[in-house]
Amino acid sequence: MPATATRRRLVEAAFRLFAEQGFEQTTVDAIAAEAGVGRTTFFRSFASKEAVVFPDHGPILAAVDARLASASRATADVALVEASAIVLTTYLDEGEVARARYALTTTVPALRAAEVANQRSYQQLFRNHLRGWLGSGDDDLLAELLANAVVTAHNHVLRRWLRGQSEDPAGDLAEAVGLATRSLRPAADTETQVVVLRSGRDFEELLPAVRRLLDEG
Amino acid sequence: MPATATRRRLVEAAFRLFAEQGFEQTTVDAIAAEAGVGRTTFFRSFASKEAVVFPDHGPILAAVDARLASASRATADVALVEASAIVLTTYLDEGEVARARYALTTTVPALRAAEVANQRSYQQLFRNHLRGWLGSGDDDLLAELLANAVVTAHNHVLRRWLRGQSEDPAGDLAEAVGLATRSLRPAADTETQVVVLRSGRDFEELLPAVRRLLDEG
DNA sequence: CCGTTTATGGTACTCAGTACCGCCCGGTAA
DNA sequence: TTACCGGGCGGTACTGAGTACCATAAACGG
Repeated sequence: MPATATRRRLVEAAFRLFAEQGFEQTTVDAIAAEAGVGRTTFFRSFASKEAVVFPDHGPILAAVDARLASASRATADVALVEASAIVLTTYLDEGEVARARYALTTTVPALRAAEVANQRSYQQLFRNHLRGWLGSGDDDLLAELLANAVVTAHNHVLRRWLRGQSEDPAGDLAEAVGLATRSLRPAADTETQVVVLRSGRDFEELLPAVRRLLDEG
Repeated sequence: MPATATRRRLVEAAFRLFAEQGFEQTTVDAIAAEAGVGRTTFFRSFASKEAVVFPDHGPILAAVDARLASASRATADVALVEASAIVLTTYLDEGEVARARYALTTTVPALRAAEVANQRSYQQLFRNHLRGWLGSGDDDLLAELLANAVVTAHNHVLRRWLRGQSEDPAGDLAEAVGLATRSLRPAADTETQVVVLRSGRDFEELLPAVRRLLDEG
């Protein structure tokens, strides 16, 4: 069930009525009437009253899945950023609709629950691909942590933009995802990564310890 | 509304009927009748049909909150492990009831949604306390990431135990929470931390780059 | 032109959740 | 003992989401 004309009219009617009267005060009958269709048609297009608030969830999920599927372990870092950027830019393009949705999800408990369920499907998507990239070793806790971190970072940036606290959402996303995954991500065998942490000691003082640790690795 | 006798009987009746007929097939009327009370009394004890599956959510949440409130920045690490251990041991003590709940939440979508909503309340609890410990600096992304990581680690260990794949859940929890938070946790200013990542190059070859990065820091 | 999908609207039903009311029962004061 | 009162409980009635089913009409292929 792609974006047919009926679907679009139902979404517009729903957002209009939700803005006027609130979510709970608006019945499905009223939405269908506003869109000029029958109540049955509404439930043919949307599985629930909550689903009409997230009409593009399926397509976006598929796009993210496709982006992640086209990556390999070597290109995983970029894939994580770009896949989450797909979601972010979709919201950015929506503009006021995204802000209206934010107002609803922060107000109506049922919609907050639905949003969390949606985020869960993203998290599972990332986790599944990460499992493949990480070789599905003895433990998949790392994949779960990374997937969760990416989704959390994305949501954080998105919320900041929705509140008007971000001028460069795309840049913030790359930075946030990097922060979220940098420390958890194991370095590829052939690559070289240098992690710099602030230290109160002199570099020379640390050298023996660093050398010893690297030798053990 | 603490754990009155009526509440306990409702919970037992509900789990009995859910096991026999499934969640959707069991009406609230049937649960109330099985417990020997009226339908009204059920909704006086539980806000929804789903809530009866998580009867101890409120008390556990309060216990976790109390444990986190008794900690400071210096004792944050232990507090994170012990607070999540409160939740874990509660499930461990439940035994078969916890496994029955797991069977339900993995099967019934509505219950999965309710469980996710519960986990969200834990995550918010951890996040709020972490914000205080981290000094609520310029950005609270770190608190969110850490809170999410702790909850994810806990859920991972709990699920492994529920599936019978863990002999030492408490030990696994400490390890998992440590892994989840170690890399994200910022080093205190006066401390020195050395992060070792595998590298295909010789140490001597890396020295100039390391020195340059440290100087910049 | 006809048979067959396909989308739609309407009707009827189940059930969760809410509001309200009347009842009973234990405690308290006169 | 009687009168009063407050809290817990059961029953009734209602709204509204979601499902099942059926009839119809338009589109479509032969």
